[in-house]
Amino acid sequence: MTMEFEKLADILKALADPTRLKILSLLRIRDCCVCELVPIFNISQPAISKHVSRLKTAELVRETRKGQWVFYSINEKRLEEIGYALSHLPDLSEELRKLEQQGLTVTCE
Amino acid sequence: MTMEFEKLADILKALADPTRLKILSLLRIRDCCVCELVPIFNISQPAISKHVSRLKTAELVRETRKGQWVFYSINEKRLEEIGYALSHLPDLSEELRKLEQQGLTVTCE
DNA sequence: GAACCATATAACCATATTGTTATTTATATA
DNA sequence: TATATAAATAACAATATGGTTATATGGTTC
Repeated sequence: MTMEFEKLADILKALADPTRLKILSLLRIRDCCVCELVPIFNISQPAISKHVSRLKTAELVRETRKGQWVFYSINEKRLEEIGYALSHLPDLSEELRKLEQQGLTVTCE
Repeated sequence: MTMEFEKLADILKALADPTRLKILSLLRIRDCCVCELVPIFNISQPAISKHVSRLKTAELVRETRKGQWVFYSINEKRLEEIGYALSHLPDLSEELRKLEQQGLTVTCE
């Protein structure tokens, strides 16, 4: 199954930040709560909170409340989906065929 | 080999746009020049030019001038690298160990 | 050389992103 | 109930992104 460009771009945007990539790396080792992540980074608690929220919206992580803490876990399946989607982008042969029919293709040599 | 978070994030940012993903899909079928890409999208020639330039900076495409045209081709290797990097993010066990030593880990239940 | 076509760059604008501090909400505990 | 801690949200600022139109650059052809 191919993934729509807009949807794939949205998930890639969620991934495309060094802080969020580092958070995912940490979650790959074990689930963490926000207060554990904060001292690892040089940014504020609300900044971390917004980053994990962004990851959650993209379904790259899941949250579980445990008492006063909210633990985040990685969604490995979602990450695999991205790798798959990148190697199976939608087939646009039709677009190029239309271009040819309109005489807009460039042939040289 | 793992990829630095900043570098990986930069390449993912180059990928994280529906127009650029669609351009990559088209290039997967065959090399295209800018003037072929323009009529496929609803945006101006300079906009397309900037998108391919962004992809080139991230080494996701390569350019070859042929007469007055500049043909762009996909760099499949780079795309494979991204998939690999996502499944082999840097190991941050050390960071979590430091956290433990500082008594900042949260244990509940 | 002049005119033409393809592409890149410049200057600009609207919106998105990523951080901040202050405050609110949720839960645990004295 | 009052207080403390964890996390989320609000309001804001600086910068990045993605588009525009106008112009410059590179190459071809008359």
